[in-house]
Amino acid sequence: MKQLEKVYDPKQVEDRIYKLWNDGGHFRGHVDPAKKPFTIVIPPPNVTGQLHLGHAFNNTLQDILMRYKRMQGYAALWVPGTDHAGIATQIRVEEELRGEGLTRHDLGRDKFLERVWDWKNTYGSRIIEQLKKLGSSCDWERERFTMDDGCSRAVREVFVALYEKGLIYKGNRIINWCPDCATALSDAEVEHEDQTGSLWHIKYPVKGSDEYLTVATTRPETMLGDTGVAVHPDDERYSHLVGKTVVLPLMGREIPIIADEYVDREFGTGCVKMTPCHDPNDFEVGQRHGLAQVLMLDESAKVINSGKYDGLDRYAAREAVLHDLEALGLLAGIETHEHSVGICYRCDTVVEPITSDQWFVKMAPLAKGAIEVVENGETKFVPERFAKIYTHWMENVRDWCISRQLWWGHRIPVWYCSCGHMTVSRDDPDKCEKCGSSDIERDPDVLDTWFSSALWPFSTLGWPDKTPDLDYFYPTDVLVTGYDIIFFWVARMIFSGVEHMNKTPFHTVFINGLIRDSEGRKMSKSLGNGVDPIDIIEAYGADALRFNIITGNSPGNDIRFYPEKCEAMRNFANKIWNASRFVMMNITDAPVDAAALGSVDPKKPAANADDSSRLAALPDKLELEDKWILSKLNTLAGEICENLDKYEIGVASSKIYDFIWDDFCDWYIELSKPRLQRGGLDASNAQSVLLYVLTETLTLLHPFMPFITEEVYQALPHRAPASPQRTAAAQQAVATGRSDVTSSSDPAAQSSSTASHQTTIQTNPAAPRQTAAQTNPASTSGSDVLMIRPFPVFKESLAFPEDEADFESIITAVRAVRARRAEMNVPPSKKPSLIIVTDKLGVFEAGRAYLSRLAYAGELTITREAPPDASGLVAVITGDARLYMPLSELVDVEKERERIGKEIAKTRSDIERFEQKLSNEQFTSKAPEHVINAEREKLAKLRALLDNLLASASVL
RNA sequence: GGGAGCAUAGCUCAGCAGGGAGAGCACAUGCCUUACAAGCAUGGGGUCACAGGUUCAAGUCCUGUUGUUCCCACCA
Repeated sequence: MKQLEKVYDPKQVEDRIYKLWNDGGHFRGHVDPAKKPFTIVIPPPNVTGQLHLGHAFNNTLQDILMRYKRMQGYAALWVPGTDHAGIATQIRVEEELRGEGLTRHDLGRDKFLERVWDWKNTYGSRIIEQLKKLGSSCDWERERFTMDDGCSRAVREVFVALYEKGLIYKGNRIINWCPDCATALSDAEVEHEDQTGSLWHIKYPVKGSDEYLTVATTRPETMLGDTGVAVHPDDERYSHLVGKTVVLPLMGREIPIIADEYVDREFGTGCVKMTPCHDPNDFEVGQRHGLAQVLMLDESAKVINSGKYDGLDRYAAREAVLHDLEALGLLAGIETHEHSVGICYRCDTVVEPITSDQWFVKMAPLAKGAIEVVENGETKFVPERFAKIYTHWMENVRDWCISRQLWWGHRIPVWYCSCGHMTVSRDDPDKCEKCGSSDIERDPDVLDTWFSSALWPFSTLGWPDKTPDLDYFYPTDVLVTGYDIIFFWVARMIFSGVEHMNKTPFHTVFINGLIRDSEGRKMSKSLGNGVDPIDIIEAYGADALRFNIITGNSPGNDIRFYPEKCEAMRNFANKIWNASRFVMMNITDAPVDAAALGSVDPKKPAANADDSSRLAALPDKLELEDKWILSKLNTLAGEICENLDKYEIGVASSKIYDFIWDDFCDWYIELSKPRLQRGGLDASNAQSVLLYVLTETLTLLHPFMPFITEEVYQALPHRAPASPQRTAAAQQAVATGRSDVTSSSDPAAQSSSTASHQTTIQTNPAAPRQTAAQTNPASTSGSDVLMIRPFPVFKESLAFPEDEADFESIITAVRAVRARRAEMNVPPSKKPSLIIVTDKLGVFEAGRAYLSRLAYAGELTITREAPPDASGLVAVITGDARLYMPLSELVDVEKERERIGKEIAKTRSDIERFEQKLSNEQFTSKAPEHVINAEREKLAKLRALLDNLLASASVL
C-alpha cells in the first residue's frame, strides 16, 4: 500500500483538476427547458488589468454561488468577459508609444487602433487565465469583450434607439474636462478631494463711479472669462448697482451687474463673479440672464481668448493674474479656504468645468423605472442599505455625458453633413439621409466605457437578436460586485435593462466590500501595498486564498487582508487532506457504498431481504456516535443551504470549518479508531459512516474549496448518484424549502440526471493524485465529478436530536476528565481505572469503548451507585455523571477541597439566579414556553451538578 | 451641508426573529496518542465605546454622545 504524502500540495492538483472540469464540459451553461436557469454575468475586468485581491474576492463569491446552484441542479451559466476600459487602455498604449518617442497623433487613428488591438490580443487574456487559477467556473466558451461584434451591435442599437426616443441629445453644456486625458468625463468619473486653498478677494471697479464690487474666488484665473457680476436681488448693499456695469480688470471688458437668487448674501462679500464657461452655477445663471460666454481654457487647460495671458498654463495664469491685480491694487485680500476639488478618477488630475459640445443621455425618464424596480423589490440589494444609496443617487442624477474625446472605444454612430443634418444610423451610411450628399463626416468621439458595460447582462446573451439564450437566461439572477461601482455600473445596467428589455437585469445585487491591507489602507500601486493573489495561490493554494477572503466577514463590509491567515486556511486544507487519508487507509478491505446511506432511511427497517448489503442493514447497527455525527452533518447541510440562500457566505464557511475540524476530525475519527481496530461488522459500519460523512462534507465544502474537495472525491470510492436519488433529494429540498431561494417550485430537478450510473469504483489506497491522474478526461463527460454532485440537503431521516444530546453528555464527561488530568499533570501513559456513576447507564455503556480511549481510562466501571469508599479517589463532576479516578496521591487534597468549594459556590449562585428567574411571575407569564423550558432544564442540570459536587466534597 | 458603516479577547473579525458571549492568530502548560507537529489536549484573557430608553430579559431593538472610516453635494 502506497503511503500518501502527509502534506497536501495544491500545486500538484489545481491545474489538473481545473482541466478535468473543463474537459468534462462542466463549466458550460446550456439552455434546458426542464431545468430552471441560474445566471450570473461577471463584472468584466479591464483588459488592461491584472488580477488583484478585489477580483479574487468578488469572483470567489460568484463562484461559490454558481457552484452551489449548479450542484442543486440549476442550468447554471456564468458569463465571463472583459471590458475594453477606454481611458485606461488608451493611456496604457500611449505610454508604450511615448517610450518610442511617439504620440497617438503620430500614428493616426487607424494605426493607433490597430496597435491597441494588438495590445489587447497580447495582454487581454492574462486576467482571464488568472481567474482560472482561482477556480472560477465560468463558461469560457462564452467569453465576451465589450468591443466584440455582438456588444458593438448592442451599443449601436441602444444609441440609435435612445436617440430616436429623444433620450440622447447633443448639447453645448458645462462638462468635466480632464486636461491630462484630454477628454470629457461624466459626473461619476470625477472624484472629490478636500483641499485647503485660498479665497482671493478682487475689486472690480464700477463703471462711471468710484465704487468697487469685491468678488471672492478660489480660481482667480477664471476672471479672464468673466462676463458678469451677480448679487442677491434683496441685498440692499448692492441694489443701487444692479443694471450698471463693472470694468473687468486686466481685460478691460465691460460686464453687467445682475441680480440672481443663486447668490448667498452671507458668503464672502455677497458678490459673485460670473464665468459661464467655467463654472456650472455661473453657466446656469448666465443662461437666465443672457450673459456672454467667454471660453478661456483650451483642451489642455492653457489660457485662450485672453490677450497677453494666452498660452499660459492654468496655474501659471493664476500667478500672473494675481501678480497683475496686486500691482493694480485690486487684490483686496486672501483668506484660507477649505473646499473640495474635482479629480479625474483615472489620472488624478484636477478637472476643469468647461462648456463643450458633447452627447448626453437624458436621465430623468430612465431613472424613473430604475428607481421603481428597486423600490418595489424586483431588484434587491444585499445588504439592503445599499438600496438607499442607489435610490438617492438615481433620484438626483443629472444627464449623463457619454462622449469621450478618445480613440479607443465605440465610435459614436453619427455622421455630419455640410447641410447641417446629423445622420444617426445603425449601419454606416454612405450619404446624408437628408440631402443625399456623400460628403459626410463621422463624429470623431467615442462613447463612455460604461455605456457598453451597462448593456452587459443582455448584450452578452445575444441581444439585440432574440436568441434562445436571451430568452432563457435573461433576466440574470445575481449581480455580485463591489460598492464602489454601484453608480458607474449597477445603476446603469438597471435602467438599461428596464428600458431595453422591459425587465430588471437581476433580482439581487450582492454587494461585496473592498479588500484593504493589514493596516486598513486601500491597496494601491502608489502605496506599493498590493498583494498579488497569484503569489498567494503559489504559496498556499487557491482554496486557501478563497477560504481566507470569504470566511469571517459579512456582506458589504471591507476586509483587511492578512497573508498569515492564509496559513491557517492552508492548514485547514491539510486537515481535510489528512482526514481523507485516514478514511481511505481504513476502507481498504472492501468496497463500501456510502452513497446508499444517504438514500436509505436508517429509521426504517430494510425494505426487503434482497437488500442484503451491509449498508441496508445499517439502520439497526448505527452506534450512538454514528447518529451523533450523522445528525450534526444533517443539521449542517440544512443550515448551509439557508445561509447560502441568504448570501451569508462567511457564516456558512465557518460552520463547515468547525464541523470538519471539531466534530468530524477531533471526535468522530478518534471515536472510529477503536471500532476499526476491532474489525468485523462494527468496523465496516464505521467505515460506511466515515465515508458517507466525508463525502457529504466534501460536497458541502466544494463551492468554497473546489480543488481539494474534487481531488479527494476523485480518489474516494463512490458511485455516481443515480437519477432517482437525485430527484428524491431535490424533492426533499423543495419540500423543506431549504434549497431554493428564488422560487418554491422544483428547481429543475425533474430532468433526467446527466450522471451515468457507474459501477462502484474499487477502493484505491493509492494517492489521490495518482488515482485522479488515472481518470481519463475523455471519459468524464457526464461523469462522476464532485462539481455536479447534488448538494446535500436536510433530511428528516437523518435527524437524531435525542441521540445527539446523549452523545454530548459523553463528550462533556471526556472533556472533564481530560481537564482534571491536565490540571494534575497526569501523563497520558498513566491509565487509571475509572468509575462512572450516572443515571444514564445506557448512554455511557454505549460509549464504553471510546471513553477509555479518549479519557485515557484503564478498567472502566459504569454504575448507578456511588462507590462505598470514595477515599483515595478524585471525582470529576458533570451534570450527568460523577467520574472517579484513583489519583488522590497526585492531588493536593487541600487544593482539591478548595477547588470543589469554589465550584460549589459558583454552582449555587448560578442556581440561585435561575431560581429567581423562574420564580419571577413576570418571566414565567411573558416569556415564550420554549425559553422557560430551556431555563428549567439548565436549572435541573445545575442541581444535578451540585448534588454530584456535594457528594464528592463529602468524601474528601 | 446631507447620508451611511464601524466601535465585542493582545490583534483581525464573526455573532444579533432579544434569553449569561465565539473563531482564527497570538499567549501559557503538557503531549512525536499508528490521518495530520501545517498536529493533539488543556488553560488564561472580554462591565460586547459611553449615557439614557423599550422589555420579564438588551453586544443584540430605539434615542443621544464620543471616536473612526466612507459616500453624496453645482460650499463662488
